[in-house]
Amino acid sequence: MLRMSSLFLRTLRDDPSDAEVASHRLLVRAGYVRRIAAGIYSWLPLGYITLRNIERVIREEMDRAGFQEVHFPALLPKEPYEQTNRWNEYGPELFRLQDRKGGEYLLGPTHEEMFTLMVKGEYSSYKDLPLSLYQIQTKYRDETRPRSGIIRGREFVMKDSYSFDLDDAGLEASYQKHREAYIKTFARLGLKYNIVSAMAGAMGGSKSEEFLAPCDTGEDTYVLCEKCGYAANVEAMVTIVPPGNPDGVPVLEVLNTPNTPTIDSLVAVLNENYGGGYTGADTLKNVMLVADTKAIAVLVPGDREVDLKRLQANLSGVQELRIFEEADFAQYPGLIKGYIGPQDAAQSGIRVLADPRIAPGTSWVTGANQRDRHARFVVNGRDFTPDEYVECAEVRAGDLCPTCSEPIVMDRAIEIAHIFQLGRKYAQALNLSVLDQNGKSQIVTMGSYGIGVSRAVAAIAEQTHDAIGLSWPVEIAPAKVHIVATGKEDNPFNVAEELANNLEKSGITVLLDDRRDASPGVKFKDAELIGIPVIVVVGKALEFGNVEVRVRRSGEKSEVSVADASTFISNVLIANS
RNA sequence: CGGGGCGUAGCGUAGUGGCUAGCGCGCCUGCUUUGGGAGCAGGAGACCGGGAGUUCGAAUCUCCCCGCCCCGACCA
Repeated sequence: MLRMSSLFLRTLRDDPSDAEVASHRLLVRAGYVRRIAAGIYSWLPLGYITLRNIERVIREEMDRAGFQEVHFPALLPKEPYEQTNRWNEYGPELFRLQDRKGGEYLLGPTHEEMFTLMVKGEYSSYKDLPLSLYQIQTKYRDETRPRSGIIRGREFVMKDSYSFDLDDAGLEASYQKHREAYIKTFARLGLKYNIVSAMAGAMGGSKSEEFLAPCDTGEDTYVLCEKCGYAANVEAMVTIVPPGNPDGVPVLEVLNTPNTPTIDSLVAVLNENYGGGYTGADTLKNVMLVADTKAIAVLVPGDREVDLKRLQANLSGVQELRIFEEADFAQYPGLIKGYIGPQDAAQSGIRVLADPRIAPGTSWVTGANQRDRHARFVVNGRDFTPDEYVECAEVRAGDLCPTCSEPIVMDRAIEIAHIFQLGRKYAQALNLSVLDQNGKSQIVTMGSYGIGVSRAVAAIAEQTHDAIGLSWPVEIAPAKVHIVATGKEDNPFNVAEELANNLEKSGITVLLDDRRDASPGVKFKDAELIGIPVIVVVGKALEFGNVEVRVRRSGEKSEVSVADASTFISNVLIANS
């Protein structure tokens, strides 16, 4: 039993000045966490209990699925990470340090190497597979900008699992098993989420999905089709390719379009001088970028911007992308800013990437590569040919769903889990192989499955808080019942004490506010701020032999007799789980 | 790393060259109070982020450094 009289807790009346998002603000005010440095937090008793409750739920579901828990150090030697080249690839985000002898170490940002080597050390036969191992460990990433309190820290707790299989079918099965275990886990954690298709990203691998918990303060934007349920990270959103019909399109015509360096100014001139009905969507924007020192041209419809994140996510092997600057234009005198078209790209040797909307056979108005000139009836496949199609135009609410063609909506969310099929990248690099039925050596294929554990505390706080405080789901609340004793007589305190004991005996955890010196107002405010799901007030109603039972989330209040209180409360808890 | 904001007691803050750095919350003592962040009285707590400088005099002005927050870039 937790007692307010002795609990290591000081709630704050004012919002801390360095906290912006609700989860951060409330977790600090309610005395769950304290900031130590940017993106680094300490957990106080209430917060630590909550964090461990989340760990417990995750652990139970992982174990139930047959995965086995192991534990690795956070402090790791660099050698395995050199073998996979991540000592270099991970860049400045990796916390690196030296021991007294000058040996180089890192604080693990993720543990693929360790898991792979652990399995390699023990197993060497296909008969040992499939295998899934997991750990719950503190991870370290020197984020360029930690933000939003607990949501993006430099030190955080993560559950990561890895599956090991002989072949693709096995990997798919392990992947589905994890996916199902995650669905059960998040249901128990009381999180609302969407499973969206995602990019495998720099980790390599193929299939990848994210579990995104919708909330305004989330960092990820995703699209959702309310009709068919299609959901995708904006980076992974697939565009419907429009039909192209080049038949009957007149030959390319160069137009005189003075002072039209922008799409808006171009559309105005087109409508004035060259027939009406033109919109930005009829024009083709030729955006010049530099991809790792090489100039590239990117084609998108004139009414859309290039989404650099999407482009980068869909371009393999490009580390750095930036837009053209004056100095870059100076190196390509053939490129006239505001009047660029893809027609001459082949001879200039610049690689041309096109958004799928710029489909073969479609006809566009675009730059004529001469100052104050544009060209119309520019047909893809006839007048220019992109080197490659890549998803790169910005995604908008109302764009059409790739599976059912209904308009999609967009929302923000916190990424609470990411699962993907890693494939053989790490097994290959570290030579994890087993003998198959024919005695032949086979590289193992792996899956990787992470849950942000400390982040889940914040995500749940974000989704469940209200104007007056936190409001935890029953399963993870630091206690299930918060009993407030009021008044100056001994009686309410004795009754509260007895009720608390009864509940604890039946396995219901209690936070008892047994402070004799705090006013009722203070106790109520604290209870609401702390956010335990059921608040029981032992005070005035005792006159009639009753206590008051309040449901934190709904605000619903009932009076029940002291004798019936335990039973009533456990029913309320069940009803609210 | 670019842009913006900020650093004064545990928390929130006032104080733009001049007495002993002010207030609220919290904390301690006493009395009163006990159903919505109580009242009165007394008290403790601040190398004003750090360093250097300007000045008779610096929380306040100048320079450098450090740290924190927000937007962007970045981010299994």
